[in-house]
Amino acid sequence: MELIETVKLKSDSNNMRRYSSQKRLLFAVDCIIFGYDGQELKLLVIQRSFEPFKGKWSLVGGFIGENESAEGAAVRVLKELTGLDGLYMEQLHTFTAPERDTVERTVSIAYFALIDIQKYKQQINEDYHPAWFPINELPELIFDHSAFVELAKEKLRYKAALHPLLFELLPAKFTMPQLQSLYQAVYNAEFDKGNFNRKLLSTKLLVKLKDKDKLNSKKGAFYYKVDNKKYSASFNSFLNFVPGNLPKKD
Amino acid sequence: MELIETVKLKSDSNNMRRYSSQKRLLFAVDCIIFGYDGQELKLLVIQRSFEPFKGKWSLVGGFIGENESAEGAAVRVLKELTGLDGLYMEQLHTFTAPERDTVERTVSIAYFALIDIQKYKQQINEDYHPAWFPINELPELIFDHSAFVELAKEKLRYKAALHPLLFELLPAKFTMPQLQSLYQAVYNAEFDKGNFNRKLLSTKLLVKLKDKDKLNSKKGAFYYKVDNKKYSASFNSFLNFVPGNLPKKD
DNA sequence: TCAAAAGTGTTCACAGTACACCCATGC
DNA sequence: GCATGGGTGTACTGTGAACACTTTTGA
Repeated sequence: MELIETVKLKSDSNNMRRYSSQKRLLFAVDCIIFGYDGQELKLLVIQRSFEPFKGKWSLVGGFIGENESAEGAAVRVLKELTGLDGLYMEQLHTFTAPERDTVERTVSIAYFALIDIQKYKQQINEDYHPAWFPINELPELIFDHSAFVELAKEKLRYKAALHPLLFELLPAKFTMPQLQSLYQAVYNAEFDKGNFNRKLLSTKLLVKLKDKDKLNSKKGAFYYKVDNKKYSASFNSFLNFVPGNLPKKD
Repeated sequence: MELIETVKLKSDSNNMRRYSSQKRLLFAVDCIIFGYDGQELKLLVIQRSFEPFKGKWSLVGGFIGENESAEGAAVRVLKELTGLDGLYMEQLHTFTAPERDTVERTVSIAYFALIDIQKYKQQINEDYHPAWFPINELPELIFDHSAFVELAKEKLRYKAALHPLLFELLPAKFTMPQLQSLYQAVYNAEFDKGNFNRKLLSTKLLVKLKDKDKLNSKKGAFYYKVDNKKYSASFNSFLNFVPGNLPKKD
């Protein structure tokens, strides 16, 4: 509906900057939003209510504004959709293939975000026609968004093996069986409960609370919460070893 | 010297795409190039021969062309500078802060590359006034390029702990002491040679050759090369455990 | 023969794994 | 009291760390 001005990338006289473009170029962010409902790992997508591709599923995205960074735009887009601030979010990858957007050339900076579904449900913006899909039963997405999601899944698994990332998907209080079930959903694998408990508790990152969740079993399972003081300190030395506690030279 | 056209980001009528920008925007790549000379880990930078910031050190970069992806632009820029194709290269991060470039708004997609310095020396393009600096004695770089380098160093250390990345910095034939010295340079740490040898050989990625390097010691050290058949296969299961060899569910 | 660097062997502590067992509770 | 899921104990295995030791060779 709006004008799209012709964009020209800078063309310079010096050697290094001699490449220019006469093509229009759009500059967008897209968010891969993961959530966990206690059973499955899910992805939040929206349904386009306009042409082209009306009715198709898509990641939430938006264009980057004047005086706004990509991070700023991603935070804004997430806030508009979920009503939530301060979500875990990180830049995933920038997609630049000239023909990736079939309508016109668009560069997309992709972010992935982790959400506690409980919190989210209270503030959802229905304007976007959002829906959660189990991560293994995703619908077709527009453009190359499915590739974004695949990369995001990979990165989530990769990082969660080394850093205490998955707590972002859980409520403030959670039980060990819930935590284990989340890890199992993410890695599509089963873990031994004894070993899982010891491994997670050995990080010293969890604080045992006095009350129990009695909904999911007769005996009830103790709630835990994350020790926020230790959270940032141990972010880089969580499970597997990652450089940071190396023997220093000299 | 060339015209810079006003760029307007798309402004749309629908909810998701209502943000627009009236600002000019440039779209560039910058390369963080690491090399190893047998002693130290080094960074390749160029000296600007034109204003603004003439004489200042900078990463090699360039603008992204019409019908060119960012990867394509990065490959092209690397080729122009080093004469080399097929270098190890990966996207690092995209920098988008509105004020990061003090001249005009520029988005930079940063790539990091690994080079065997021997190969490079034969084909260097002196037009750029390139220079290698030891990684711990870097000069001041223009704009936010120093932050790029810091992030790249972090990522190099992170990935090299898990993947067989550092071989890209060595010649095709290398000795275990050389390899160890490289790891020590990257992590600024000292490793026990016995444990180092066993650890690296346990990856089954190295093939022992029949000849020795006699330049660096009286006894001489056997050369090894990378088993290329196994290289790609083991890229994700090199040293530390990274998801991929998990117990499967069902 | 001695120094220097390559390469091997040995011991120990600890982390990961498999699996058996006990516990608390609702029905 | 018994089935169900939470939680603990234990024995075995493999890996990583520390460090002593042997080998080769040039000077």
